[in-house]
Amino acid sequence: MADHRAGRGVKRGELAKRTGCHLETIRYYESAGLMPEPERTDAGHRLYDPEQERRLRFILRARDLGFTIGELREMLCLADGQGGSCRDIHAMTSAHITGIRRKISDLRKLDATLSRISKRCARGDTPECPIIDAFYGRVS
Amino acid sequence: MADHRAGRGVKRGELAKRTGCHLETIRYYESAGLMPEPERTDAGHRLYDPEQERRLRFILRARDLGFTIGELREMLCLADGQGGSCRDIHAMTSAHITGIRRKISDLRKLDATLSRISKRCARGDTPECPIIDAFYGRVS
DNA sequence: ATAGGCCCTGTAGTCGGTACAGGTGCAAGA
DNA sequence: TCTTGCACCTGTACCGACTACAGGGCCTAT
Repeated sequence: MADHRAGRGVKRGELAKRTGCHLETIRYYESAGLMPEPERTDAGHRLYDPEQERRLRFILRARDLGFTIGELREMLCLADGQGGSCRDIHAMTSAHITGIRRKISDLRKLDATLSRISKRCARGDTPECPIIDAFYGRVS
Repeated sequence: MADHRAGRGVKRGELAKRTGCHLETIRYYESAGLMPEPERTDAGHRLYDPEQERRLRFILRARDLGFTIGELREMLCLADGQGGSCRDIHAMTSAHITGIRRKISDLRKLDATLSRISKRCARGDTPECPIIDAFYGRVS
């Protein structure tokens, strides 16, 4: 083992494998300011310590929960203790939940409309179709 | 009126105003192959006839209903009578409805998870926050 | 010696638009 | 007649959240 720092962390590929994150996404999160610039081996390879692995898992979990990169940046800033309080985090989360509920409501309306339109369709062999007509506004 | 073709249609700005579509979006739909290349005035300005206006409304309605540009291209191809049947349209719409329902289901799970996590939060003044802890995986 | 594998960098492509720079033509007001 | 302003033209860059790939470097094993 040529590099004396190699014992101190894992490289990008290993981190990706451990977290299930795409290899390139880690580099993207670094450029996006979510992940810190990690230490490097003599060959210039990134070395991640357990704290950085936890941070990546945090990011992945929050992304899974639908937070945007911008929200994450803000949240990580608060989590890092840069002047934020538990109250602030709660406010962000509440706003996010509100957004999710609005999306659900929109999609339900979509579902209802499309289902209604689709039900009129006879699934015939002709090109004439009541769904198309509905999109053209020729029927309600 | 210098242009003898001007009576035959409306220009891009007018079409945008009529349909509520963003001016540039019309050009984008043309480049995306959804809208046909319209006639031009002598000055090179696009001129849309009523049929093209109907087509744009079709596109906007379908986009509103969550269809992607790719799906729309396919649907318009069928609507134009290029070998598709009513049955095909119905199949596409059904697939789309299925997708919407899956999205709704995903978002409901998100809502439940976030609401559960958020409820634990005391909204305190300290940086310590159970929401952050949950994201870090330190609690369920 | 060389082949393979991992890593590095920078850049381009995806989707569905939006925005803007720089240019043209046309009509109305001073 | 000049000029001001508007609508339109083209091409290109930007957004978010990645993903993919070209063209290298370095290390290990055979």
